[in-house]
This record gives sequence, structure tokens and C-alpha cells, in this order.
Amino acid sequence: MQELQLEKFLPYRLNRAAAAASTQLSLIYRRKYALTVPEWRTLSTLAQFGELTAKQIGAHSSMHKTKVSRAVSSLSTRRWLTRERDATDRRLEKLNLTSRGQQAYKQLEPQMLGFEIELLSRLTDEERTALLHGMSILEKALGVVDDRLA
Amino acid sequence: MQELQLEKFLPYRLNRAAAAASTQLSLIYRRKYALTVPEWRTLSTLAQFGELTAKQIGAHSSMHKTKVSRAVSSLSTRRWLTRERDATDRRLEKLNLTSRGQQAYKQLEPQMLGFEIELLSRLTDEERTALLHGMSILEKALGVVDDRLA
DNA sequence: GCATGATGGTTACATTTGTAACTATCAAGG
DNA sequence: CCTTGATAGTTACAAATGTAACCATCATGC
Repeated sequence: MQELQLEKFLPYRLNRAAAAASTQLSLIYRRKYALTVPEWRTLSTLAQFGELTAKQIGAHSSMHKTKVSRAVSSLSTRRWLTRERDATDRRLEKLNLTSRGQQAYKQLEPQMLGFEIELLSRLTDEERTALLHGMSILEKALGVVDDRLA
Repeated sequence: MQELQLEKFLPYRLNRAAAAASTQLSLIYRRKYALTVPEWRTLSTLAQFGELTAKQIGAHSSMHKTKVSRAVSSLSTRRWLTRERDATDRRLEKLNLTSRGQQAYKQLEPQMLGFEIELLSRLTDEERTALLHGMSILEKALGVVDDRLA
């Protein structure tokens, strides 16, 4: 029987890497707009996909529905998004970014992309390819694939 | 200027993958011993490295010091570890697993390894190699390298 | 049309977490 | 020695999070 070595243990390494990336990233949107992580995720998901319900946002970004609910409510208070009841199914609430929300996102987007670019720029072309390839395989192995939004 | 796509955004993907792995793993030690994540991390770090201080555990596993403090205190109550003041620097507390702690760990270890094996077994040899290679590159890019324990 | 059960979303409550202040100890400089 | 500032660790308090109960609405079957 083999022995567990943390340094080589996949979930452990994954967690550390994710924590490092997430921490560095959140500094950007925290400093600039005092956004929380769930708020940022909600904002960016809406920015990318346009009108969505809270449920869809949660499914897409793996957030608990109470997290989404709170983030939506907070962004709504900032007037970064509007909530509108669906006419045909009045349980649903259709969410849309306001122009203020879109504007804020437009400010953040390049900085977020910049983070990734800066990160990948430390690598050779080959390494970049290998990294992205590895990520895809990882997601496949973990069953983290996106058929939840559609 | 490129556009941000969450599905392709590295920090986002990383977080999702890490969350998936961590959740699946924690089911094991939660069910068997009602351990929390910080407790499991503390236990396994000590099991692998032997005597450590709380600070070292935190540095090694990227845990906030209050998290470590609470995990240590809880494991100590279970009598899974002992705390002993360092003689030459009395601020330090040297932590060691008791035999009970070691025993519990020995029970968990194969199941943890099993999780990883099971995960990797869904892949071809090539994919496995690519995945591990990608992880190393990622860690390099993020600057997540281990010179903190020594 | 009216039970029954499911679904989207909110909220009260308990738990977990982080921040900041604190204690105790050490180290360096005067 | 005696400050002054750093460090290991704990803890009080506030903020973030999850669980479970809840409300409103819908869909189904009688």
C-alpha cells in the first residue's frame, strides 16, 4: 500500500492552487469596488450571458442559492442589476445588468484578463498548452463539465 | 482587447475543480470521523511531517491561523494530538499526533488514496501524465512552491 | 376547481470564518 | 536591565455561509 504524500496529493494541490489564484484575484475587485466573491461571480456571469435567473447563475457558477440570493439583492441595491418577474411563470425573476453594472464590469474585465495573461506570460508556449490541456483533463476526471446552463 | 469568458477563465475553472474535489473527499472523513476540513488538514499534515508548530501547519496547508488554532484545539480535545511548549522558545507549541491520532489517520489514508486512484483511473496513461504535468506548471506559474516548511 | 407535490426564491437561525485586539514571549538596541 | 518592536498563538466580535423552514407560484391528477 502506498503512502499519502500531501505534496503529491491531487486534491491538496488543487486547493492550494485555487486558493492562491482566488486570493490574488479578489484583491482587484475588492479594492476597486468592494465586491465580494459571490457578487463578482454574479456580475460576471450576467455580463457574459445576459438575462438569467438566480437559479441559473447558481447552477453555472456552483454557488449555493442563498449566496446567489444575497449577492443579487446586494447588486440590486447598488442598482447594478434589475429584477423582473417572468410574465408566464411568476416564480422566476429575470435578472439583467443595468448600464451601471455593465460599466463597472467593463472596468474590471481587463484587469481580470490581465491577471491571467500575466500569469501565463511566465510560461513558455509549450507550458501554456500543457497547462490548459491538463486543466481540461482534470475537469473531465472530476466530472466538472458545463451542461447546466444551456 | 479580448473578452472574458468564465468557462475559459483559469481562476474560475480552478476554483470549481478544487471545490468539486474537496467536497467529494470531505464526505469520506466527515462520515467516518466527523472531521472538518481544517481538522483533516491538520491531522494529515502532522501525520506526514511529524512534530510541527501550528504556524508551520498553517503555512504548509494555506490555512488561516485561527482555523489552525481551532482545529488543533479540537483535535487536542479528542486526544488525537499533544501540545508541548518549546523549551528554548516558549512561544512555540510543538504538536504531535498521539497513537490514537495516528491510528485514525491510518484508517483514513487508504480511502484518501483510493479517491485519487479512482479519479485517475478514469483516464488513459497519457491523460494522467498530461494532468500531472499541467498541475506542476500551474503551481510554478502561481508561485505555489513549498519552501515554507523546511 | 381544488388537493398534492414540486420549484424559484427568501429568510431565521446556527455554524463557520476572518479581523482585530489581546497575551505571552522573544530579540535588538540603548 | 529596559524599552521597542516583532512573533506564536488565542479569543471576542463581526461578517459570511449553510440548513432548514418558509412563501408564493406552478403543474398534475382527481
